[in-house]
Amino acid sequence: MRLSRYFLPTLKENPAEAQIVSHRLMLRAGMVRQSAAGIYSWLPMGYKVLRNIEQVVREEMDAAGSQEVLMPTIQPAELWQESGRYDDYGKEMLRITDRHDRSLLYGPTHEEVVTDIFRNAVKSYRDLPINLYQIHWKFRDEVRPRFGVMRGREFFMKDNYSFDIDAAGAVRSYNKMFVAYLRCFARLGLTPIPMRADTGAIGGDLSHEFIVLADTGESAVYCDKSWFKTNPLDLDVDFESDLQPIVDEWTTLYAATDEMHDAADCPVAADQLYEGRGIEVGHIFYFGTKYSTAMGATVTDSSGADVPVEMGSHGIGVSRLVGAIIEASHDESGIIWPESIAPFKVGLINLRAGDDACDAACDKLYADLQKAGVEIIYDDRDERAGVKFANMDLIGVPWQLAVGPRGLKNGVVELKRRGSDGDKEELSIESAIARLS
RNA sequence: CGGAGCGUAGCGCAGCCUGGUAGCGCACCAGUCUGGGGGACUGGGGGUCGCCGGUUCGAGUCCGGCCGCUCCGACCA
Repeated sequence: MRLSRYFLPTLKENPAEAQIVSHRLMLRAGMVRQSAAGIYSWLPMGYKVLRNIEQVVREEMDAAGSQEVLMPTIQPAELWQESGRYDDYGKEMLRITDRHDRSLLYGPTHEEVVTDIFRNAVKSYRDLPINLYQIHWKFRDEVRPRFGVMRGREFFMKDNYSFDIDAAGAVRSYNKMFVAYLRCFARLGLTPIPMRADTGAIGGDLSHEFIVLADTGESAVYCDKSWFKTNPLDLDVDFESDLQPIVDEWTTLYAATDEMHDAADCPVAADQLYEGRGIEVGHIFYFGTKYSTAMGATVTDSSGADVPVEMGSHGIGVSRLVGAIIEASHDESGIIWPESIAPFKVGLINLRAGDDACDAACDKLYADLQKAGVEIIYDDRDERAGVKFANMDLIGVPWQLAVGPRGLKNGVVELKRRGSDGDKEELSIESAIARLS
């Protein structure tokens, strides 16, 4: 993509409405624009990142054996009346009336819809387990949206729902999600810390929140400092095997959110305890038969008896992750994207657009890297070098490739890793292509 | 939902107290010089001062109401 043709409305100054760094950078880097409180439009580069994150999540869900579906954003009120949540959910649920005066709602979550699908289609324990996921928009009419996309009203979310014949099966499904989440967040360049969560209003037995540490996180968290040395990608995972040992291992180290932490009863020594703030990026939940009982989602078990199905639901805040990743990975100049989700891998900077040698070298680099399948943004604008570097730093492209008359005289271009404190490597055009392909 | 603050050009802000033809910086357009970390000069364009009403000869400025946004608290993926 040529920057001269790319819709990337960057800002030099911080918009007054943005208080935290991820929000400021997302606005300044031209990723999003606010449409109303907590409701955002995603511009080309922001949308690219959102889709890249979505794809990582999708791959990990598929790997864990979940199947992708797409449910409606608008749901009939009747399903929620059946489950009993229509009255319980309160004002956070956006309620709508259609032209026939029927009550609808914009889904804040999808337990009712998926349970309805399940009960109409599945009758036998032999069809279990089933695990369905979707990635799309939800709406919760938060009283106070804030922190940009991290606490929006409309948000993009992966949610999935597991159905099992008994509690043992449900725990197996739960464990699969637990491990898939660890892998997923690690692939996004984050260090996820699963924390035992309060099961709250939904009730239930087993629940973990996946927290990413960040100074601007909205909840206080406490954990063993040894968490910083963990890396889930070192795990060799077979989702068909017994995952309990992995889950046990990853729940041994102490980690607790504010409401679960008791300073007087904390097993970690003071100097080994990290106290900080965190962002919740995922939540897994086993809640048993709450919805299946209320909504009559039963299957016939091997003895011929009809039993309510055991369910769990699990969420990842995909749009929130965009903000969370920026919170975890930026410097004073801008965003530093992990390569796994970067909108572009390479930012090509023509330091003297209009100079024949520079143009020719850039054209070659641009064409060859594109041919090699490398996502590249080429700053071909007639701007000063400083403007281009500042812009490239701001949008966070992992590799900056600078081409100028000075270097070309010696047959070299300069390669810099974003976030590496300005260490530039000089290399020939050919080796640059080889390095980045 | 309680408390507070703010709405003036695309962005950041001044002007309001003390009413009298709407300003600054950045961005944008044209041109000249420049050219390796947000460059300089010259000349331009862009505003129903959030909305409605009131006071006044006259309202961005004073008064009332409404809307929107932000912050703190309570609540949440």
